[in-house]
Amino acid sequence: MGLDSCVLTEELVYANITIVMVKESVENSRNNMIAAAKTEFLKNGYKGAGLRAICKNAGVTTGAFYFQFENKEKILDEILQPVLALFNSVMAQIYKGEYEEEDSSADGDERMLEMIWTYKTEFQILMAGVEGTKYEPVFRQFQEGLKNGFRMFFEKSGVSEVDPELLDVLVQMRMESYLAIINKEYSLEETKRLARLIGEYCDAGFEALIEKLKQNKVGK
Amino acid sequence: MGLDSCVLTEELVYANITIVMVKESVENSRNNMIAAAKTEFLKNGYKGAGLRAICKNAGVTTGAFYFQFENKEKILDEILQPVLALFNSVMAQIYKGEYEEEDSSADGDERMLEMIWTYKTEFQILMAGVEGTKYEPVFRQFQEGLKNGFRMFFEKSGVSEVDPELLDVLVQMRMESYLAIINKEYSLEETKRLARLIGEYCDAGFEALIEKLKQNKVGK
Amino acid sequence: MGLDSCVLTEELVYANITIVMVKESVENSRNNMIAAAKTEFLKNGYKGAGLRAICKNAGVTTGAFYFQFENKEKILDEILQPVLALFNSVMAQIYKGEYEEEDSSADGDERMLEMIWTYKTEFQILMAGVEGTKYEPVFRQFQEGLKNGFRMFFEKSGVSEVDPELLDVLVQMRMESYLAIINKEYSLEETKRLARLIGEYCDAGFEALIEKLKQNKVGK
Amino acid sequence: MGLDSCVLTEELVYANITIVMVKESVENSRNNMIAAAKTEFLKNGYKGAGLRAICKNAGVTTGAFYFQFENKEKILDEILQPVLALFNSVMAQIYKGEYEEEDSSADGDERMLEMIWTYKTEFQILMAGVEGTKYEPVFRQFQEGLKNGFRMFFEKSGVSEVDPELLDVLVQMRMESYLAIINKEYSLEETKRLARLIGEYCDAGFEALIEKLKQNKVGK
DNA sequence: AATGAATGAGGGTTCATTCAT
DNA sequence: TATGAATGAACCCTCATTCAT
Repeated sequence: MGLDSCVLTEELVYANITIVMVKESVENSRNNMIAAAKTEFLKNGYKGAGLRAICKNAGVTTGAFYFQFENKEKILDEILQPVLALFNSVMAQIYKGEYEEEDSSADGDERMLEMIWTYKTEFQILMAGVEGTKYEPVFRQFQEGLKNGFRMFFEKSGVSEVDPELLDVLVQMRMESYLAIINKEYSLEETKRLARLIGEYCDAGFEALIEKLKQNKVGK
Repeated sequence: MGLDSCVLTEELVYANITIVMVKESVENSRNNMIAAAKTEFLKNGYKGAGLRAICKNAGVTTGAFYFQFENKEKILDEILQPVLALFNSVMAQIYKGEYEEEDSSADGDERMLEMIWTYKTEFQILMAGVEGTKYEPVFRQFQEGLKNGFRMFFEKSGVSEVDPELLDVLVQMRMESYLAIINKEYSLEETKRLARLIGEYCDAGFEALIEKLKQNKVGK
Repeated sequence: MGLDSCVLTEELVYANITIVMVKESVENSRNNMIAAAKTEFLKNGYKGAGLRAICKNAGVTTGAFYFQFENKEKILDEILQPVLALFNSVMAQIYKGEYEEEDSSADGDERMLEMIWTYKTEFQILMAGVEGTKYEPVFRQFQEGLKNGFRMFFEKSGVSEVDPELLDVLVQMRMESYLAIINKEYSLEETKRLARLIGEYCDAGFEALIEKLKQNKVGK
Repeated sequence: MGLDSCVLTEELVYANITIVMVKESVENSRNNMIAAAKTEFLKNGYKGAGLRAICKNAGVTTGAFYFQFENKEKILDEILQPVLALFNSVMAQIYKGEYEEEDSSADGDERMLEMIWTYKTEFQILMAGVEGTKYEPVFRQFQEGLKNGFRMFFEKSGVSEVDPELLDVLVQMRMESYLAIINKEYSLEETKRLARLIGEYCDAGFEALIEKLKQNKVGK
């Protein structure tokens, strides 16, 4: 191990740095595209999004886009699919738990919220920007999941056969609440505080509805 | 007054009939366009709506469209502006009244609902299909109106200085509830029944929040 | 029938002229496109043909193209389909007749040639410019038709079970001969004279082959 | 010559091996590209060929391609030029000989065929895939060569001043026959057998034409 | 009052080619 | 030598809009 090997090592290090830099710059342009795509999808939805706009904001040409992604749909996949599985699993967990345990409602809500907050943009795109794509049914699945959870909650409280149209409205309100909470550029702490208040609002609403619906049945 | 004038009169009558018929057919094609545009805006939003589709469904050519309307935006105007004033005035009325009178909340809600139900399509377009148009701020105005109403309600109940972010979320939930209720293809009666339930839900939520927020203040 | 009706008639005539002129100019631009497309398809084949080039040579914009034709494929249809049926029927006629009657070979050839000469461009496009389109099988059908005719001719002459590979070569030579004859910018008369010579060449060739193939069989 | 030089020698040997291997792998990738290009040019013609497809099938990147070849045209050169001279010389030889010797026609045909069979792909590309390239005139040169040969043959047989248009057609048929024969995936033996049959066909045709053309002259 | 033809910018996408490493 | 990323012009096609009639 003389001087020679030292020099060699340094050279290798230099080369290594270079390689890392190249990789980083490559990753950068790819990430720039993804970031720009997120912004564009958020602003104009999938169909309304323009590839040229995405590329311009990412500082590349359209050719570069098609080197990184097969087509417009694939960059939406790249954005959404990593969180889709997570969303589904969390949702499944929550609404299974909600039925079985007593106090898990708020708990489930909190987990849900943390996830949504972490993947804020993805959630927003999924909720409002995927019309006409294969993700449109995913949106519906979300609704169905929540709806099931709500129905179980009613049944557990002694109200069976709730009007499905009522459930639809409640579900859409709740989803909108998530969206509205997320739209504020809050820290996770602030977000949670806000969500707890909304949770209180909804819980009280549920209880009132349960009371009312029980009476209706008796009255008939 | 000879034979000539008689003939002339008859000709005029004929002409008149023709003119009326022409006017009717004109009104028809114009109305067809508006109807088709409503459907298209509802399905695809303003930006996603295609002029070709509108004209095809109205049974006219694009030339006919541009004779009746200056451009795509103007037919949106024609659809929305007649009800915009109404929406605003009703909203203003409601939330002024709400502050002054005691039991007007349910009352205001009902008036609101009737109006929305009557101008269902217009409301739906306004709520979900005007991204990227000059009506996007109008949507915000609505929110502000409701927000003011909500704030007053809180203040009247002894909670001053409510977190505006909380108000935003509540407002958006409420607007979404209107939209969700309207989306069901219900009769006015059924719509009202559904709205009353949601009203119950929201009222209870409000009361719970008021209670909670009062405590918080005391606690501080 | 006074002067009035006369004037009226003249006005109608003027109007008529105008309408005719408009229609002609419209027909013109449409025909220009078709003519330009023929040239372009001939030069570069269907796949290699550029819509911009076609439009430029037709003196219109791409939008005009898509007003007249649904897409690139449809203008190829417009060019080829009118003669396809004719080609097929003539070919069917020829090769049915060839088998039945004695002296119809030259007769059939002549009819074939007249047709091909009349629809020169279409034939050229069909023979050499439809790779990758739905017309590729048509080309094969042509070959099969000729091949069948040739096989029957051999059989009629006492040579059964001719090597299909030999037939393929003969067929392709004959098709190429048609193409080559057509490529000369000849009058129909000159074309026919040239074709008669080629016919003589081919007939003699056939006879020689028949002789040879008969010997081969005997020899075995 | 001490130990040092020994080591050095060994190092050189190692280095040599490495260099050879590198060269081989280089030759390999280069040859892969050429092979892939042949396939691609054959399937889609020069203009229709995709550089991406060539590189993919050669297992290299586009960068590697442009290190080896200046551009798309140059790899076509690499494929065609080595055989172009051969083609031309053989053709020249044949049709010079044909004029001088008696029985060289079949002989020349056979040499021609062997060459074409050996350089099958190159010939096919040259005949059917070079539209729009600088090789299009080469194709014409071939034709001119054959044409000259044919003219001489006619003259030798006592028919002078043959219609050049007739010659064109005969030439194109003969070239097509070569192409058609080659297209069959035959062994050289089978190929020759097929070619002999076609030769018989053409020879008889020629004789018939000579007879006919002589009469015509007499008739005049 | 309406037609039907045309415009030209922009849509997503592919192409041969370049270039830093 | 070769890679992998990027370029930018051109591809076919759609759009809102215009205009002569």
